[in-house]
Amino acid sequence: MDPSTVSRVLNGDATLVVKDETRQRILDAVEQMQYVPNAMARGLRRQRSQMIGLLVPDIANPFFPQLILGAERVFSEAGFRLLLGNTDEDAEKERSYVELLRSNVVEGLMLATAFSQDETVEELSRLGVPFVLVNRAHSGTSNYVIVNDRVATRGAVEYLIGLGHRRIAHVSGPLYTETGLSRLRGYREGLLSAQIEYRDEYVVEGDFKEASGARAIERLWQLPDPPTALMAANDLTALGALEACRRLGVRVPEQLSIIGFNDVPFCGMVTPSLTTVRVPLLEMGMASARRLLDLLEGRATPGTPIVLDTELVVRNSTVPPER
Amino acid sequence: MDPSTVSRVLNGDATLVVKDETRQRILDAVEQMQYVPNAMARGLRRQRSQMIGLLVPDIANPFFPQLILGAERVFSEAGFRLLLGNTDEDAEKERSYVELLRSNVVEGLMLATAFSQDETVEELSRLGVPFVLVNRAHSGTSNYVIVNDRVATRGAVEYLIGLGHRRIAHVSGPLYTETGLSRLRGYREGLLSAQIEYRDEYVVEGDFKEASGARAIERLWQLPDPPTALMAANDLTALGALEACRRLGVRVPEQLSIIGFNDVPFCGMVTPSLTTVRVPLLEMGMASARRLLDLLEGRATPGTPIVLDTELVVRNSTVPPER
DNA sequence: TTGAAAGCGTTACCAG
DNA sequence: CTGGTAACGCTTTCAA
Repeated sequence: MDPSTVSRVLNGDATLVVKDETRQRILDAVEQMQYVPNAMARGLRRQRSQMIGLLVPDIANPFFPQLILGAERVFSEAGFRLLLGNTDEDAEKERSYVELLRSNVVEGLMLATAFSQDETVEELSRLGVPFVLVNRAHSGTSNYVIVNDRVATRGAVEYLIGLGHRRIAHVSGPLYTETGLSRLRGYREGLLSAQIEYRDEYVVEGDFKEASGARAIERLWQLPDPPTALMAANDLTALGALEACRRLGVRVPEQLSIIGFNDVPFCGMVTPSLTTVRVPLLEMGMASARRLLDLLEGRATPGTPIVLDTELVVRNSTVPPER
Repeated sequence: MDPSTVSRVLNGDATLVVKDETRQRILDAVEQMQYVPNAMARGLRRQRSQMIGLLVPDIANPFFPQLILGAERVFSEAGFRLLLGNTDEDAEKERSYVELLRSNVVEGLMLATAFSQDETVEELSRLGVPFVLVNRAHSGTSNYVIVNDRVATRGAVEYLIGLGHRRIAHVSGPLYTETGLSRLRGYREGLLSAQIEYRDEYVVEGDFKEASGARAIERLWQLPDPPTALMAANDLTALGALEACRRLGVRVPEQLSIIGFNDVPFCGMVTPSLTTVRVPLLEMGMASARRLLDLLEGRATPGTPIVLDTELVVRNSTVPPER
């Protein structure tokens, strides 16, 4: 009944070198006194915390819950706990969460913060610690999970063109993010593929938030020849645009077709329901978690980023142009 | 430069008994070698993990992100980290998260799981550990944060009556939850206050999910004299009802007024936008977190539950009955 | 004002 | 097969 023996029993030592009777006696005692090992002591000894940190810029953004759900599922399956950090896109908070890694609170980090400084990524790389980027490409690592934003956006724009649209506008994401840039590129490629001239005044830089969609509509609708379709950088932006249209009396989709990106849960619920590019959020969370686990367990990884497939979900916000 | 001295400096020992020069020397060294204390060792020594666990049944449910946001805000402010657990309403998972407390991974638990077994609450009480219930009353503790479901529901029903409705139906929550029961009581009280007879066939037991709203509509619309208004137990249920109405060709609000509960983010975005009872989700998360911190820090608590105010948000899903 | 030493609760190694 | 013991990295008490 020495502590070391108890430890052996409780950890199901691979080389089952414990006599059955002793084992049973210990198990009984454990049961009887409701003994649960102290995780900090165990962690200290083993140098493992069995926790991973997941950083998101804003949990309330409908993009993230699904992602978190997927990650949690994979991690809890693997015996890891999830420490959730909301960074509010604040560099300071982000730093404080990176400290978690240095202080051994977590064994790895999952960053779903598109706005986070390159600095953070570089520090993580320098430290040589396990981390994975979600929905964000970065040249400093191959551990990220994304969709092909460029191709998906291009496909969506081509769909609009197929409907007969020629005057297609774009509210972009922030152009200092890979995601924002890639989607802008896809938009341009889409136009190009149909020999449609790129017009500067049809592109409004946004920030993935609702307000920027509204702002874009206000701007675009003052143009002498406003667009007949809008490719938004994401659903939130598309939603903001939709609301602005309602406010300004612009009929959607008759006067303006709108496409979003991500297919967050509300897309099917607004009126008109939103045509959008579906991003497999749950899968993205799971794939990221798996990659991180591979890193953690020292398993060989493909050494290449994971690129998930998207799908254009056609709903009611897109129709052929009126004229 | 003994570890103990370093510890003193780093912990800003209240009785600042460290010579300035030594302090500076240590600070410099810490800076230079990027030293970060090991949290598990510290935790083991101090018997504190500075972490709290937050259990939710389903992060993807729009009710929770705001709640989590509020909690995270308060906790991180107080130097606590948030461990997030998704229980999937699975008793087994719930148990496993309770173990976190026994193994000293977390210092306290915040339970936002309406479906969780009483058993869990009782065990927690028995263990005498700090925990708080969110959006759920329980006789075994005074540490919970709720809204007055009964009164709020009653108010919403009275609003419908004020519009002229007499045939008012209710899709309830699960009747084995306090929340579900209280709202049903509120519904009955509302009818009573206007001398409207309670009709069994107007009440459909649901489970707070979309499908139960749809089921209710299907059932109610077969009645010889269908209701002119529906008080749903929550927004998700109301949404399910709304969709079923669309499917069955029931015009909302003309033929059927609908009221939800919670005011989750999508309420203003559906068509027609949903009249609902606003629950201050962010505040609920923050209040729960604060109460848990009080418990943790051994501060005196009021010893009474916290009841937050609701507000009826009138939108476009409610109008006077057609006839 | 600082150093030395004990101990937090485990696990892992070495004896027996 | 099992018991003793050291060590994980820190904080805290006691002594100097």
